[in-house]
Amino acid sequence: MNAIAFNTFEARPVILERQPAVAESGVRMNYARDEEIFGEGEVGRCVYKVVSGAVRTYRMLSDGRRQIVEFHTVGDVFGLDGERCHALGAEAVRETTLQVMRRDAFLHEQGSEAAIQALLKKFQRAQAHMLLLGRHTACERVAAFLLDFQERAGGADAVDLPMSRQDIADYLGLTIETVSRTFTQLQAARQIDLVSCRRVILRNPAALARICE
Amino acid sequence: MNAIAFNTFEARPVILERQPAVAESGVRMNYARDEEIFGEGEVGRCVYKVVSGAVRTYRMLSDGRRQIVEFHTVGDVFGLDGERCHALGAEAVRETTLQVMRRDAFLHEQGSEAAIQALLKKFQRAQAHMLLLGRHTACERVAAFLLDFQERAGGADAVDLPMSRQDIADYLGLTIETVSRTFTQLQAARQIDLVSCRRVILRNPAALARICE
DNA sequence: CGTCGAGTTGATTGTTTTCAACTTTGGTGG
DNA sequence: CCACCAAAGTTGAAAACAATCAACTCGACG
Repeated sequence: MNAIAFNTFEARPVILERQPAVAESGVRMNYARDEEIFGEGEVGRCVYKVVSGAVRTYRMLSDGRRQIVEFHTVGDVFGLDGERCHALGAEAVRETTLQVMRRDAFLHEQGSEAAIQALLKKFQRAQAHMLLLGRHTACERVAAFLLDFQERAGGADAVDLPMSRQDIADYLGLTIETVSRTFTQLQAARQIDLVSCRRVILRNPAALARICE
Repeated sequence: MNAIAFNTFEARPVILERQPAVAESGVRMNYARDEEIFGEGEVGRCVYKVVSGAVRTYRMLSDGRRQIVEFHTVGDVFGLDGERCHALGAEAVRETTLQVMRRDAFLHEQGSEAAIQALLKKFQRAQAHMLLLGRHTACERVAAFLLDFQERAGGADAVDLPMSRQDIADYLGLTIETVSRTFTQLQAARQIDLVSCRRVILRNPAALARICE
């Protein structure tokens, strides 16, 4: 319902202004792989909820390094970074459907309680990611990453990663080569199986959890 | 006003329960250097605002590594981590006075707007710290750290650091030796002056900013 | 079947950690 | 006031880890 295809960013706010500011409603929008949802520094009045697919929020550094701040999967809310402008950029990791709400509608009309809970959750996730980046080895980071996505996928041992090695590297603060090598190591240690480069089977989640401590 | 000395943690909730849940009010409490404000996993119903001094929030890993998540200086609010329990521990970096409020009073009665703004700010700080830890050299981290504390101190070139080298190391995800070496390097490069190990003069803040990009 | 992009593997380099010794600082008591 | 002591900080040398540069493989797609 309300699935609106669009191409240019400029069209979006106009469409949204016409929408009723009802609690759980909002427009649904579809994004292609690598399509920009909003840019860094862009003025944003919207909050997004992932209906299907996956989204990365990131920050570019002047020398070209990219830090992926968070991956958002089904059910996650994003777009609350920055007060009037988005501090982060957001792109679809693959084909993605989002539910878009006006930001003030989300923060106030929907009840501040929900907004506070959403913010607390995001804050805690940011802290968890910070702890991961702090002083952990490549192996610990990759293991934690895999367990995170296993949990998001409902706990099954087969995990489908929607993102590329480069995305993973930029999320974990490593290089693509180090991520690749670590996957290979974990496979050699019989803790994972790489069915394909996007599909991982966790053969020994307990051992992975032990790596993360 | 309301300055209550205390020694045991057990006494605190009792005292607080008797306090009126008024907006900007709250009990003031004093803490000695290294004194625990709340522990990791502890049930907490309070939110804290720094009146004077400095606080570190941290998380211990099973192998003894410690990640300092944030330093809180005058005016900062902390204690919102975790929903019922504190996800982080908090300790006074030095002699510190805090204003303590009941958490629900802060989140609701004071107006959800203030709580949302506080949470957004904390969220954004957490993200900034994450970016710093992601893929930055020791030099970039230390430079960013110094500029952060210069800004907190009001922008003067002389910065007094309330915390030890170990605190800085655990905040930046480095070892104490690397932090020390980096300070020495920056001094050799004439970008800082180490008057004493806790007192730094930024001789060339612009150069430091350039290091951070 | 060939091409292009993504991913893997190898060799080397560079940075940070580790381990160890040394120096400075701050507090205490003679 | 000085000497002593413990804690904090600095410096050095060696080792470990991840980054870089480069070659190679794999897989999707025309």
